[in-house]
Amino acid sequence: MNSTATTTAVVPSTADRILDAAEDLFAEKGYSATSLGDVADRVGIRSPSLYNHFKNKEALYEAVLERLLTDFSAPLAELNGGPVTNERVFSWLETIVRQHHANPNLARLLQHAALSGGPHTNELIDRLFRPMFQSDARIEGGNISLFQDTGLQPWAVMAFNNLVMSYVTMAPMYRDLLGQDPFSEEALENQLNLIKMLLRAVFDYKGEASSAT
Amino acid sequence: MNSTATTTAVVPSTADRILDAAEDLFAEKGYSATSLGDVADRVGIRSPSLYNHFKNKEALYEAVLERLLTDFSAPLAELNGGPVTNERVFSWLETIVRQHHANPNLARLLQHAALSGGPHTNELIDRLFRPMFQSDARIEGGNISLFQDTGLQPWAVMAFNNLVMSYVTMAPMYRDLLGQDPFSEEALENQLNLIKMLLRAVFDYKGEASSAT
DNA sequence: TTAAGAGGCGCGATTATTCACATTGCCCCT
DNA sequence: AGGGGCAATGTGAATAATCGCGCCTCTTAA
Repeated sequence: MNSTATTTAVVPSTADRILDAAEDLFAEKGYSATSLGDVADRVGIRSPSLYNHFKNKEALYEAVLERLLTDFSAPLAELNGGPVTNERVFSWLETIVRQHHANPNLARLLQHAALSGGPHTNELIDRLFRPMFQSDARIEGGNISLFQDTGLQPWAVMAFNNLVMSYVTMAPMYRDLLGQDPFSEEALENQLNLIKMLLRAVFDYKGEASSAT
Repeated sequence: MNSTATTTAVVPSTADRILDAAEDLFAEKGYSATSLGDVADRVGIRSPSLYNHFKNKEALYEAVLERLLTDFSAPLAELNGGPVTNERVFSWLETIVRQHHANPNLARLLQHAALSGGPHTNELIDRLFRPMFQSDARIEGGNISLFQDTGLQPWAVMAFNNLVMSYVTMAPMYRDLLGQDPFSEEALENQLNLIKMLLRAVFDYKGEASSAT
């Protein structure tokens, strides 16, 4: 995915290796609990050398965010526009699941930001979620009878999104609880099936929409 | 909830006030990003005074966890045992939602633990989740046709649990995105309705269980 | 030769933790 | 009643570790 432009090489530049290490550490421990010493250790250099590539800790964090956001925005952008059919919702969800499965770090970073605030949290919200709730990109079509008249559509959208993200942020617990690597191919298929079944149940639901306290 | 045993008093002991402050801070920032100075400031004492009540930072964290776990275990324990009916699953979910709504700190603490590890994570898993998957307390009855033969039941249980917890851990984002206090009474009813609808859709689903890639 | 990049050194701030000390309220002995 | 002792609980000062960060030097490759 990230490669420098040298003739044949796929050897990543030092800046990219710093970004990789910082991304993992920020995602795991959060912004303030991550020390530049940790980052430098993982890259194999001393921490002052980091300043040859990034102005300071916050700039490094910004660069990590920027790379993640652009990586994640691209595949979703091409799903926007056009009519919102059930199939589009399915493929939108599948894309999101596969993206977070391929790189769990954005979900983790976002979870840290939601819990602790930290710098640039608002930007994260704006670029990841705000588009979901704007006119030409609403996912909730007019055909989900279950949530038709309840005012719950946006909450339902966030719920499905959370389903995907919490799978990633809770992955270590799944590993222990269910005795399976949550990032294996098999587990990915499991999660896809589960979410599609839930979505199908929502789409196909024909019952009433009240009672049962 | 926590009161000292003096005749009329409800004035909390210093230890309890330390626990309250530490719970909030650990839940917000995580274990390592929380400084004892922060805790002491919030209580209104100096940080060395904390050592009169708790052996060290980790013991304070343990005490916070212990209080949260006992508070949360009680209402759920009485739901265990007996046949697993649909209604029991509904009331189990409602109990969990209301508990996390009343005190969001356990969910936040758990999320930090899942992301960063930290001390006592395994104990958290064992006491909160392991009971869900043991013989006499399985929530997944024999009557959920949607997940009958897919081996997805435990994943589905965790998914619903995540739905509840991620609502709490993502609350700040909800506030910004949907322009509503996620912990208001109205929002609580919203979330209860949403989750019950999803659960009803799962219970009532009669369609096939494959296709639609 | 030159400039980018890595390392050594160190400053100032923050952290968890310890310690010596002051203050308070309570029990017991006279 | 009075006072000595004592445990509980607060404080400021001190310590060792760690952190972000700037400065300056040395290496290396074009």
